[in-house]
Order: sequence, then structure tokens, then C-alpha cells
Amino acid sequence: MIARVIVDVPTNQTNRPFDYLIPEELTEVVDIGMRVIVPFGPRKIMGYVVDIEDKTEVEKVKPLEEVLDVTPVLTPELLQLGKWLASQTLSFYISCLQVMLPQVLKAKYKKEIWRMEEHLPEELEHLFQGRDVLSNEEWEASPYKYHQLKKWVDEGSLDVRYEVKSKETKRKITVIEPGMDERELEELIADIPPQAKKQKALLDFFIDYPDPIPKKDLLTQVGTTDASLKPLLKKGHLHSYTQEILRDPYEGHTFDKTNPPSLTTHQKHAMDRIVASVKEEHPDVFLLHGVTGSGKTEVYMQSIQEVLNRGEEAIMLVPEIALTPQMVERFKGRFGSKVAVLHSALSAGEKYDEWRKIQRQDVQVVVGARSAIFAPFKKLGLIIIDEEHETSYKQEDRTRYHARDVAIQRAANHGCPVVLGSATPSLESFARAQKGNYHLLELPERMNEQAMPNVELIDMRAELHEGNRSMFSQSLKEKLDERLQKGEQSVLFLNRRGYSTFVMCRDCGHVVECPYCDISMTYHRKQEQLKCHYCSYEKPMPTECPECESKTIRYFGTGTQKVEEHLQQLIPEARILRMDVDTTRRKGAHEKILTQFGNHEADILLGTQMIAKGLDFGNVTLVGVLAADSLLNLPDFRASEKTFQLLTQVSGRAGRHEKEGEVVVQTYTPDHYSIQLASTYDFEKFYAEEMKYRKMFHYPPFYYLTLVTVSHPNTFQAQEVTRKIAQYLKKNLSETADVLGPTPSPLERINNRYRYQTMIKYKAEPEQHKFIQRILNYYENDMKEQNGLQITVDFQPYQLM
DNA sequence: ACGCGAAAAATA
DNA sequence: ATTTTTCGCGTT
Repeated sequence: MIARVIVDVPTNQTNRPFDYLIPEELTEVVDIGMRVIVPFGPRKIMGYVVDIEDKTEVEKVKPLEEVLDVTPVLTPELLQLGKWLASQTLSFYISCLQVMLPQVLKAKYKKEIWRMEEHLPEELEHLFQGRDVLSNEEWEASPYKYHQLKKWVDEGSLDVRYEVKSKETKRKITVIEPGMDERELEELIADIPPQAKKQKALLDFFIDYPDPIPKKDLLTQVGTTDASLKPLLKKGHLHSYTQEILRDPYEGHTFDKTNPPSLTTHQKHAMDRIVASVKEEHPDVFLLHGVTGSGKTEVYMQSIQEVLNRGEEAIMLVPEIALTPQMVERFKGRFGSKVAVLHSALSAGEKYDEWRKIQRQDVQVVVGARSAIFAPFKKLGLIIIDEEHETSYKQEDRTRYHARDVAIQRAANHGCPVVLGSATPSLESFARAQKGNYHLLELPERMNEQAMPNVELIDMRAELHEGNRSMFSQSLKEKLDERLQKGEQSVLFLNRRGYSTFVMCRDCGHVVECPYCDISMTYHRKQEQLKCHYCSYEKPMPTECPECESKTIRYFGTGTQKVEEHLQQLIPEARILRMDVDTTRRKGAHEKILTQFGNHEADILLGTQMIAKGLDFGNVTLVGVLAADSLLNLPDFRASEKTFQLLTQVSGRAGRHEKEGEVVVQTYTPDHYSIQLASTYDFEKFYAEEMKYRKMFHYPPFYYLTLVTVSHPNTFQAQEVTRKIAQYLKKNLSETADVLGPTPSPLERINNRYRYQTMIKYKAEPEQHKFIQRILNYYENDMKEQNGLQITVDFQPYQLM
């Protein structure tokens, strides 16, 4: 038998299966979708079996070395999906397979130089110093070149050995069980000398609980240590063995079982439509447009329950689940041990184990971030994407896929519906719903029947004219004071982007920039360091200006830390909790802050993006947005859309339960339509308005975009290659496509590489992929290390920088 | 003809 | 990605 293997070598030349003979003893073991180790040239590398056949065209077929899995890690459907993904994103098949699996399944490689003879030539003996093996790194550090190594290998003095190491680790525990039945135990206890109290207690324990028990639990419950257990094991009264267990990221948490509440008429209607589609096994796509607080999650959960009742499985994607412990709580509470949770805050081992729960078919539901769309389910009944407008569903490096597109593809494979949910749908999705490609489901009312909180827009320019130079308007301060007196809570939102803390000299206006990237460096107070957010270059905070030597160099900008200080000065009696990247770095810190706030241990929660979503506290009656236009000024055609979405999301945090809420939005551009329409919660009007701009300037959803970015250490080279690419595309694409550029990227230099881009705006270009693939092939040889050329292609880009 | 570094080809 | 083979060029 012959296994067709996709090898772990991401290049154009190897982007196809290689045939290997399956040795007799492995024919029963190996299966499609498993990882194997194969010889590849002189090396050994990892690969995925994508097919098994009984013959091959290849003459010098080698046998495969080893099978790494007991059960396949990829289903036939996922292998197929990987192929599709590769063609969509113009990446290698192997890269697409790897992106679908947990990081720990990626192989590590080791190369070693071994001594083959007792006595080596003197120069080598010096290098080996009596040892039998050198790591490749040690060898590389030696002065010997490749051909010298080859000579010694041919002479038989040395050998080069390759090894494949798997990173996966399985957690093991020791389990103790009694070595006899209850009656024998009792007899034995009678014979134990009275001074061996703890040994007696240990044996006693098994009279009440004769089942095997983890050693750790046994020792804590009996209140003893290894010392008293050891003699019992030695005499064989108790037995111990090791058992593999799955790590539990929520160890110690208990989730209270919840029951499905009855639905409102709108919820019921939406759910009926979804469930009908599940039952008919239609790959329909629904857009569930529900205002904040309309109970979208309940529709998801009850629909999923129907899917489970049919013996099928469901995937629910959320933007970044680490940011919404409340969502985990709700799902675990409803579905208990049927749920796996996959998100970025888990350790590699925890991610692997959650994934294995799916692979082993222990769970039927997965809640997770973007990559959870690749969950290896076999009978998918429903895929849900919550907050579908979120840009985190687009992977922005290497395999640049959008989870929404993958979801629709998978749904087609399984014949199941997709539900896209949002209070503020992306223009792309809403447009498709309007055209009838997606089915629109509306939840126009909040569940508590409260009106959306009133939004007050405050013109910060007017505040400035009246002499208020602080970042808090008069009105916001009064409202914060008022909440404090009533014992209610407030949430203050600061958008961090565009507000990073840069360092400027007050005398000459010099700003400290990264020497490798065209961007100002960010001040980090903790370490008294300046850091570049793009290349991680660090240097100490200067004490004097490098330009004019003035001592008045300071950091500027509004970090959350600085806002906190000002706020504390303004309202000294307020208890403030700050939630940003700095205060949530530690594991569990995020949840801790939210719990504290939920317990009313603070009056004001001050934070960035991460508090915009999923927060649900009944006592919060005021939401303040400190600088609504910080997003608006970014060089991004989606700036208005993002601003509208963010303001709507943030406003939805107020007055979610009985108490009425209120929102204060501070802005320098109160007349902008995205701010105006967000303040009246008018999605339809915003949609209509924004669509006009998109149509006028040829942006999505009217046109598709492709962004080609070229970078090179030499600015002229980068520009020249981009020019040629743009020229080639203009010549070959249809008349209706706009090919823009070359233009310098918004961030012209990163890591000392100059970046130019060309943007394609098009309606339909069926041959576009073919042309771009040709461009990549043409430049393939120039994209090696020493030439330094890099070309990246992003279809439907979100990040235009 | 030989040696060397660089480019091209092969890896089953 | 890494190794092996081939190629081109200057030297013996």
C-alpha cells in the first residue's frame, strides 16, 4: 500500500503529495489524516497522510518511518477544506493543514553530529572533547565547512542524524486503588499497629470509597503525605498506577446549571427559522440583527440544544472569548461537560486538551475564537459567529483567512446553516442580507423592554472654549458624582489606539521614533523604557532631548494610566478599577477585575476595547466615552463603520437590567454622521449613509479589494517591484478593475524594510488568483533571504497598514 | 582538469 | 527547508 503525504516543507516545489510505501506492520495502523514521519532526502520530517492507494507511479519509493497518531488529527473534510483554503489564500497546503491544528502538533526538528570511531583525527577530537555527539548549533560554531563534514561522513568517522520531536505533552496523574475487597481491608486494619495512625486512616478511607482516586485528592482528604502511603503500596495493600488526564482550564470553577427561559416572539421566530434550516440540512446563512440586550445568545443556545437533540454538533465563534468569561459561564452552565472552550488565553497544553475533547468526541459544542472554526467535528449541525462584524475573525498573517468564509465553506460540506449575529452588522453582511443572499432575522427589542439608554453628545471644542482643558467634560464629571452618591456604577471607555503615549521634547518638538520603523516609540512606565510596537526595539527613556539637549523631554498622550490619575484627582473619593493590557497580563487577572467590579468593590471601571463587549452588570447606569473620534481619524475606509460599531457596543453596556442607563460621548466632531447616528441607535440610516460613500469611492461591499504589499531593505527596489506588479495587473485584469499605486504603505518602514503597496478594487476577476500566483512565482527566487524581497497578498484585507 | 562558490534541482 | 547536483569561472 502507498501513502500520499503532504510534507512539512512550505515551498512551491513541495506543495504536492509525495508517495511512501506503507510497511507491512503499519498497514493496519496508518489512516488518512494522520501525522507520519517520513524520510525526505537525508532528513526525517513530519507529514500528513492525505490519501492511501494501492499503487504508485514513483519508482524509488521509500517506506514511511513512523506513524505519530492513533486516531487521525484531520478528517477527510478538513483535508479537503485545507486544499480549498490554500487555493483561496494562495498559501501552501501544508501551512493550511497546520493552521487548523493546535500548535503542539507541529513537529520540532533536531540535527546532531555523531562520533562513529573510537579515535578521531586530532582536530575533531578537540571539538568533541571526548563526547559522542554534538548538537548542530555546536557544529555550526566550529570553523569546519559543509564539504569537510561530508568528507568525514564518507570516511566513516562521523554521522549526521536527524530527529523529529513532537511537542505534545500529556498530563499524567497517579491514581490509588485498594488491593483487596472491603472485608479483607477491615481485617487488615485490625492488624495495623496503633502507632501507624495515618496508615490506618488511609485504609479506612477505602472502606467508604473503594473506587480509584487521584493520589493528590486522597492525601488532602485524609490529611497525610507520601510517607505514610509508601509502606502500604510496598506491601501491596494499595495499588498505584498512572493515568492520563485532560487539563481543565476551568478547574475549580463550578458552573450553575441553567434552564432555557422562554423566548420572546421575535426570538422564537428567529429560532424557528434557524432550526427549520438545521432539520432540512440546508446550508443557509442567516444574519441575526439584534439590538444590544435583545437576547441573541439565548437564541444561539436554544438552537444549539436542538442540534444536540438531533445528535449533531455545533461551533460558536466569539471574537476573543478570554474577554468574555460571562459567555463561558453561560455555555458551561447550559451545556455542562458537552462544551469545549478554545481561546488565546489558554496555555498550549490546555488548548491541545480542549481540542482533544473534540477529537475524541467527548464534546458536541465548541465555543472559541477564530481558529475554533476548524474544530474536527464530523456531524456539524450549526455554525454561529457572534459579533460577526469583529475584525478579529480575519487572520492577518501567513494564511490570511476570514473565519466567516471558512464557516460558509464548512457549512456547505456538512449541509448545515450558519448564523451571523450582531447588533451592528458589517456592511458586507448586511448588504448580502438585503440582496437576499443571506436570510435576515431581526430582534428589534431589548428583552427587559427598556429603551436604549439616552446618549448625550458633548462637544469637547466648546468645553475647551469655556476654559475646561481637562479630558473630562463638566457634564461627565457631574454625572459621575451623581452615580457615586446613588451607589451606582460607571464604566469609562478610552480607545487606546491613536492615543499611545509618545515622547516629545517641549522645547524643540522632537519626537522619539524607532530607528528601524517610521513610528514614534511608546513609553512604558513600569520599566522606564521606550518600546517600538512593530519591531519590539527597546531603549531607555532619555533624560534629555537627543536633538537640543533640553531637559524638558516628556511623554505625551493619554494612556489609561494617566486618565486614571486625572480621574482620581478629579473625584478623590471614587474607587477606580483600571482594565487594560497592563493590568490584565497575568492569567485570570481579567476575570478577577470583572468579579471585583461585579461585587461593587469599585465605583468606576476604566478601560480600553476589551470592556466594550459582553459586560453585563445591572448596577452600571452610566457609560462614558472619553474620545469618540480617536478611531475616526485612522487612514482606513472602515473608520466610520468601526466608530459606529464601537459606540453602539459601548452604549449597550448601560442599563441592561432594571435601572435605566445613560451614555455620555465626548467628541471633537459631534456632527459626524457615524457619531450622530450611533447616538440615536439608527443602524439602518447609518448603513444607507455609509453605503453611499462606499459606492462613490469603490469600496466594499460594492467592490472587492486585494492588497499587495512589497517590502525590501532598499526603498527604490521596493517601489520598482511594486510598480512592475501594478503594471502587470493593469495589463491583465479587466477594464472594470481599479489598480491603484504603487503607494508607500501607511507605515512606510518596519524593521528597516521599506514597504510599498498596490491595491486592486474589482467587481469580478475570476483570473485574478492565477495572475497573482504568476507574479509570486516570477519573484520566487528574489524572495530568498539574501535578496530580501518580500511580497504579501491579502485578499479582502482589513488591516490596510 | 581542478577547486570553489553560487545557482538550480531534488526531496517519493 | 535542507541537501545535493550542476554550472560558471578562474586557476593550475
